[in-house]
This record gives sequence, structure tokens and C-alpha cells, in this order.
Amino acid sequence: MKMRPAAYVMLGMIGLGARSGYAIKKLADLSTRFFWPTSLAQVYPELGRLEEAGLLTRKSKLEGKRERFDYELTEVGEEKLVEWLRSPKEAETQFRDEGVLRLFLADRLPPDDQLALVRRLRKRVHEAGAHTREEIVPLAEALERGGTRFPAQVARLRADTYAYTEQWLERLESELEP
Amino acid sequence: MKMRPAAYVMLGMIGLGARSGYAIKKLADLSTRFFWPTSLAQVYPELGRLEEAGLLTRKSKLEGKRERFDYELTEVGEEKLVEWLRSPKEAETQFRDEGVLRLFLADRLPPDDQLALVRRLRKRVHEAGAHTREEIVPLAEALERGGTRFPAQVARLRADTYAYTEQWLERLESELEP
DNA sequence: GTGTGCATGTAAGGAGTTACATGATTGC
DNA sequence: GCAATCATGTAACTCCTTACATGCACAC
Repeated sequence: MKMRPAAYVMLGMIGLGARSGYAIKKLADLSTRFFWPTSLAQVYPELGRLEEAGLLTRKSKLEGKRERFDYELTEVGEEKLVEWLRSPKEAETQFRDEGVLRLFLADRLPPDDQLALVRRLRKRVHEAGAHTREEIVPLAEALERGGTRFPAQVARLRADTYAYTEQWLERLESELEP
Repeated sequence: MKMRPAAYVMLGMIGLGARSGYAIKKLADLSTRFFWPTSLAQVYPELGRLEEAGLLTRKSKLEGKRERFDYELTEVGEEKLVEWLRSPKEAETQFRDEGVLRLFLADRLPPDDQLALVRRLRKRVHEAGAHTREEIVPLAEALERGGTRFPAQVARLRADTYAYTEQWLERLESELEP
């Protein structure tokens, strides 16, 4: 079976306690989304493949007419996850940001629009930082109290990077001010 | 015509002096690649669409049996570019990084593998930072001397962010050391 | 004469998204 | 009773990449 990073997101979320596909997606939206986005349409087919490959078990529990499932990692699943975590092979980081692209080309703008663009970018970074500090870090710190430490490290790295970028753009902004 | 960010990359690169599709790709690989990756297979069809829409002109110049083209922005093309630079609408930033995903799930690893993972990440960030400082910033500063200032701002923002992240991971590394 | 870089393009495939479709349960 | 949330899934589509195909020019 071909293992893409999305597969390890599934295994990881189940490892963190998510029991349904829906719960995986919700947890991923509060955590891995920021460095590996995953849509619901990926979740169910991927879970199917992972079960077929024996990396997880799905137990059916009928609720009304609708079938619901309880997922759990198998031993093989846990091993494969750890093996991947250890392996150094990596696709290149990819980053796409229209804001930075605009900044790169901003020489074509008149000075007041340049300033407005930088202000918009800073505001966006500020909001992302605030969201991270207020919503994401506390959740990760709750996990930390339970002994799972790395989600909080990653959340703080993101929060601190946003803060640093905000300062940087603030400085650029003041340089551009008339 | 539907204008995606890749279209503005083309317009921007021509605006910076790239005259052929090949030159656009080369310049993009040294600049916009880091916040809007573009493959060669996108370049030629996109240039075709942009010409059809009247945003650029292509002048054919026959070299041997092979046709070569000289691209230039039309007035409409310049206007559309500036209009987009001014517009606030933006798709969400997207970032995909297997390294950070591994870090997020690193609680499953034994301590020595956790440390090895953080070291690998720091090394990767260090190399990306060095490449940015040594290869990208100097090119952008050459443009700056010609009066085009923002590419250098973006290059420095990237260089400084890498340096900050490297420090951050260094600190985490020393916390994990036995 | 041969490899490297310049240069233009297409075809097939893969990864991921949006939109759609269905139904149960819980809180107001 | 109705909205929001929980929950599972598929189909169509878009975007982008990899691989392929071709040929000129120049340096060694």
C-alpha cells in the first residue's frame, strides 16, 4: 500500500484518541491542518485503505439505520507510524501564500498602496497568531498535561513564528510610512 | 478569463524582465518558487491564455527551424497586475511540511529518536537559511540596487524567519538533550 | 562529437477540493 | 418542530506534477 502523509495523519489522530472519521477530521482541523491540511473527502477512502492493509481495525456499531465505526490502531499500524516518524525521507516543504506573492511584486504599486498591503499582511498575521495563542495552544497544553508534549511544542513554535513575523512586518511598515 | 495566482507570477516575471517562457521559469525558481511554486508545464499554456486575453504580446523570432518568443506586458496586462496587487481577496495560506507533521506526532518515539528528529529538522532549516542568504538574498539585492525593492524585503523576511526558527529548534534540542 | 544549457511544448496521471447526498441525535 | 452537530460517504472537477518529445547553440 502506498503510504502518503495523509495516511499518517489518520494513524496519528487515532493514536491521539479520535475514534470516528468525523472525529479525526475535527481533531485534524485543530492541529495538523496548519502543516498538513486534510479534507473530509480524503478521510473515509484513506481509512478504508488503511483497514484493508491491516494498519487499523474498524468495529461497526449500528445506530438506527446508519452504520457507525470505531477505529483503533493495530500493532502493525503503530509500528508503521513509528517507522515513518523515524525515517528521514521527506518531500520538500511547500508553502503557497498570495500575500507574500503580492509583497514580492509590490514595487508596481504607488507608495500608499504598498503601505496598505503591508498593513493588511500584518493584520492577517496578527489574527492568525491570536487564533493560535487563544484556541490552539490551550488545547495542545491540555494534551501536554496528559503527557503528550509535542503538539504543544508545535503550537508554540507556530505562535512564536507568527509573533516574530508580525514584528518584522511592523518594522517594514514603519519604514514605509511617510 | 480566470486569473489564478500563477497568471500573476507570469505577468510579474515578465515585468521583472524575463522575456521567454524558459526565462520566466528560471527566474520564478529563484524567487516566487518559495511562496508560489510553478512548474514548466504550467508556464506555456498559461502564457497562451494570457496572450489570448490580451494581457501580453508574444513576438515570434525564428531561430533555425525552432520558433522562439519574446513576451511583453500590454497596458491591460500591467493594469490587471496592479489591480490584483491592490485587491484584498485571498485564498488561505497553505503550508505542507512532513517534518512538522512528524514533530507533532513525535511523542510516539523513544527519547533518542525524538532528539534525532529535532536535529534533522534544525539541519534542514539551517540549510534552507544558508541557501537563502547565500543565493537568493544577493540576487534580490542586485534588483534592489536597480530600484526594485520588494524582492529583497521578501528574501530578507525569509532569511530572518529561517534564522529565528533555527534558534527555536536549537532551544528545543537542548531541552531534549539528556 | 558530446554534454550542458536554452527553449517550447504535450499527455497522462495524481492529489486534493468542492459539492452533493443521506440520516441520527441533541439542545433550544 | 427546527437548527446545529454528529456522522458516513461519493462524484466531478481542478490544479499541478512527472514524464516525454523535440531541437538549437555553445563550450570543451
